[in-house]
Amino acid sequence: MTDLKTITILFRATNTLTQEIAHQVNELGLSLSSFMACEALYHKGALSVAQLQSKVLIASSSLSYVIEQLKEKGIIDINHDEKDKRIRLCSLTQRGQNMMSEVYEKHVSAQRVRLDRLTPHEESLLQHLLKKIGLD
Amino acid sequence: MTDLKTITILFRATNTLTQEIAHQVNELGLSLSSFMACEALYHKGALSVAQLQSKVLIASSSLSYVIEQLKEKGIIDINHDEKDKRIRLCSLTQRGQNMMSEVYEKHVSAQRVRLDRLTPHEESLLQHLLKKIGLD
DNA sequence: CTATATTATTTCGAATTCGAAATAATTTCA
DNA sequence: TGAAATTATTTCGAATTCGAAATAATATAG
Repeated sequence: MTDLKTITILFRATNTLTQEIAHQVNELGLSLSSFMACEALYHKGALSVAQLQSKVLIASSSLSYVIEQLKEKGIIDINHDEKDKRIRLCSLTQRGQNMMSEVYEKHVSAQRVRLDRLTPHEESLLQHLLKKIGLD
Repeated sequence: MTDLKTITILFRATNTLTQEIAHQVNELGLSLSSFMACEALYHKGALSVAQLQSKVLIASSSLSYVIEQLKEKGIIDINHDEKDKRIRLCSLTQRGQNMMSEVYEKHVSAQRVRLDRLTPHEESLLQHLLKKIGLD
C-alpha cells in the first residue's frame, strides 16, 4: 500500500465513537476528557495528575483545567502526597463514585453494541493491529 | 469480550498518529484541521464548505474559522457558486498548490513508516475492521 | 552540604472547537 | 404564486485545548 487511506478510516472511526461518547457524557454535564478522568479514577482509585495524564489524552496544562472543573463540581477530591509534596492525588468523592456506578455500565453497554459487530477473534485482532501502528 | 479495552487502544493509536501529524504540520504554521482541509482540496479540487466538512472532522462553525485562517494566509480562495448562491467553493491558490506539492509526499512517507509495520494483508484487514465499528 | 538538574504541576494568553441562533438562498407544495 | 420548510454557511459567546514559561519540591553530583 502507498496511500494514507488507513489513516483516514482510522480517524473516521475514532471520530464517530468520540462524538457518540461525548454526546452521552455531555448529558451528565461532563466533557469527554472529564469523563475519561473519572473513568480512570473509578477503576484505579487515587491517581496523581501525571498518572491521570497517561489515561486522559490531553496536555498537562489542559488536565489542570479539567481537574479544576471536576473539583468544582464536587466529583473529585485532591490531596497532596505526604512523601512527595509536588504530587497531587486525585480521587473520586462519594458523589463521584455514585455518579460513576450509576452511569458506567450503561456507558459500557452502549459502546459494546458497536464493538459487538466484531467477533471476539476479530476484536482481539483489531487490538493487535492497532497496537502495532500506535506504539511510539 | 465485555470491556472497552478496544476503544482505549483505538483512542491511543489515533492520538499517537494525530500528535505526530499535528506536530509536523504545525511547523508549516498550520493546524491539523487546516492541513486536512488543504489535503482534501489538493486531491479533490474545489469543494463547498459542506463537502469540506465531510473530510475535516470538525463542526461547521469550526470549519468557518479554519477557512478564514487559510484565506488570510493566502492558501485558499473562496468563490461563490453561480448556480446556488448559498454555496461557497473553496480551492487552493497557486501558493497553496505549491505548498502542498512540496510537502505532501514527505507527509505520506512519514506516515507510511508507521503503516508499513503492517503487511498489506494486515493493513486491509485493519481497514475492514475499523469500517465495521465506525459506520453509523 | 550546596548548586544544578530533574520532576510534578499550574498559570497564562492565544488558538481551536463547540453548539445554538442568525442569515440568506433555495426548494416544496398547497 | 408565495408561505413554510429545508439547506448552506456564518456569527457569537463560551468551553476546551495548547505550548511555553513559571513555580515549587525533590534528586543528584560535585
